[in-house]
Amino acid sequence: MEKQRDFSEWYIQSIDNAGMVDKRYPIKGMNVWTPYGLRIARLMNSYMREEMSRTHHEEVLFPVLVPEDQFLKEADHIKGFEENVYWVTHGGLKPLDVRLLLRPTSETAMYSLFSLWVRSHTDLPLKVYQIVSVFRYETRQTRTFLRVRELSFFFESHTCHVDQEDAERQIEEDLKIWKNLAHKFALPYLLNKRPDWDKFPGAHYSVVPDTYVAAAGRALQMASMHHYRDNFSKVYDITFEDSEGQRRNVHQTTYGMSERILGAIVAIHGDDLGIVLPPDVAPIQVVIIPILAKGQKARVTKEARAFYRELAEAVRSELDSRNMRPGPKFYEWERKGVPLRVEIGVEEIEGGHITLCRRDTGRRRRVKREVAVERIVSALRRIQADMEARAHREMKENIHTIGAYDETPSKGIIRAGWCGRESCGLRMEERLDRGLLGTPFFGEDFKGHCLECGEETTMVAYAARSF
RNA sequence: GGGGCCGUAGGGUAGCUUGGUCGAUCCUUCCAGCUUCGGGAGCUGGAGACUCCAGUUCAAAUCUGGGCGGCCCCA
Repeated sequence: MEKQRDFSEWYIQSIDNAGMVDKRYPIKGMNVWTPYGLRIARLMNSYMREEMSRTHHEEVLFPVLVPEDQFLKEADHIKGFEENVYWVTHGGLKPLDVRLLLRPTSETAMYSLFSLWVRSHTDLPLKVYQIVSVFRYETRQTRTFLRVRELSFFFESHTCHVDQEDAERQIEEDLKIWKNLAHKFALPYLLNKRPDWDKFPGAHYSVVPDTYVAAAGRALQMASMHHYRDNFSKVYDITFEDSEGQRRNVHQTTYGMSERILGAIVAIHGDDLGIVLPPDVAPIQVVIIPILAKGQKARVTKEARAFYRELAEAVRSELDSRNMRPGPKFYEWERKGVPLRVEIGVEEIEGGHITLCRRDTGRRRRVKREVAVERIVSALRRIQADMEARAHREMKENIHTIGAYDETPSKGIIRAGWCGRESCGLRMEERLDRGLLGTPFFGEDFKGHCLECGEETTMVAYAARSF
C-alpha cells in the first residue's frame, strides 16, 4: 500500500491492518474501538489526565443529554451547532415535553451547574475537565478518527475566572499543556489564531494547533482553545461576588481535543507498511520474537522468556510465543506499528547478543545481551525524538512563503502577508483555493505586503486545504 | 451544499452489459491435525457470501425505484 499514491485508501487500510477499530458498525461515522486501538487511545488520554492533574484541573462527568431550553440560551453557539445535533424526542412511546439533545460539546450542559457552583471569588478559578463521547450529525464525508459522528474520546476542559486577564493566563497554560502533549505524540504544529469568521461559535477568540499531512496535502486541526470572555456567563448567569462585594460575571475558557489526534499520528508517521507509533503512545513498545529451530525450541523459549521478564520491568513489552513462523509475526507487528522488535534465536544465544529492529527506519542491529535492556530504553527515546524531528522537518518543508498569487504552489501550506481585513482574508481564501488557518498566535517577524490589497503589513497568515 | 462511483463469505474479487447454464469464481482468512520455524511455509480435512425493502418477470446476484452503508471529486 503506497501512502503517497492513494492516501485515503492507505489510511483506511493501515487502521484496519493495525486492528485499531472495526469500521463495519452499521452507522455512518461511528466506529467500534477494538482492543489495540482502545489501548492506544487510553494511553493518550492518560497523558491528558496527567497534564490536567499537574495543572490542578479536576475531572468531572456530566450527563450526555442536554435539555433543549438549556441549549437554546446562547444564540451564536446554537447557530454553529443546530444543523448537527441529534435529538431525543421520545421517552418510550411518549413524545417528550422538553426535547433532549445528545451533547455535541458540553458548554450548555455544564454552565447551568457552574452558575450554582460559583458564588464567590474564592471559588475561582474553577478548572474542570472530562473525557466523554459527544455526538455530531456530520453531513459531510466521515473518516475514521478525523471526522466522525460520535467522538468517543472528546476531551474538554472548562474554566471560570475572575477576569479576562486570568482567563488569558489560562490560555497560556493550555498552550504549555499542548506543547507537552504534542511532544508525547511526536506531532509538529503551527499555533494559529483563527480568523474571526472561523472561530468557535460563541467564542471571543480561538487558538488552534494545526499540523500538516503531507501525503494528503492537507492541514489538520488537532485541538482548540477558546477564550469566551463573559459571553456564556452572561447567558447562563455565572456570577460571583468579588472581594469588594460586587457581583460580576466570570470569564471562561475551554480546551478541546479528541481522537482526531490519533488520526494525525496515523497520517503523519505511517509509511507504506502501515502505522508507526511513537514509543510514548505505543501500548506495546517492544515485541520479542523467539526464533525456534528444530531441536532448539526449549532452549530458545527459555531464553526469550527470561529476557521478556527482565525487559517488562523497564518498558511495555510483549513476548510473541504463538505457534507461527517468524516471518508472518514480523509483518503483523510492523502493521501494528510497534516501535521496536527483538529477535532471539540460536544465533543470538550463542553470540551472547540480541537483534533489534526499528520500525521507523527498518534498521537492524545487534546489541550485547548484558546491556540489552538499557540499550532498548535509549533506543526508544531516540525513536521518539527522531520521529518528532522527521515530522517537524516535513511540515516545515511544506510551508511556502509567497508574495504574489502567481507564486502559489499546488500543494502545501501558504504563508503570506495579510493586512488583517476580513474582506481581504476572504478574497485570499478564494484566490488561493485554501482556507485561512489564521495568524500565528505568538506573532512572527515579517515585513511585507498584504497578498490581496498590497498594503504594508507585519502580519502573516497561513492558508491550507484542510481535513 | 453540488456531482460521480460502489455494495457478492471475516478481507479482496469473478459473474451483472445480453435475467435461466449460479447448487456462485479465485485469492486470502478462519477451524482441526501433522510436518515446519532467521521475512507472508507445506500437506490433509473442514467452515463461510449475493446489503435491505418494494417492484418487473414463469424466473433476479444480474433489470427498476427507494432505504441503509461505503468511497472519490468539487464548493
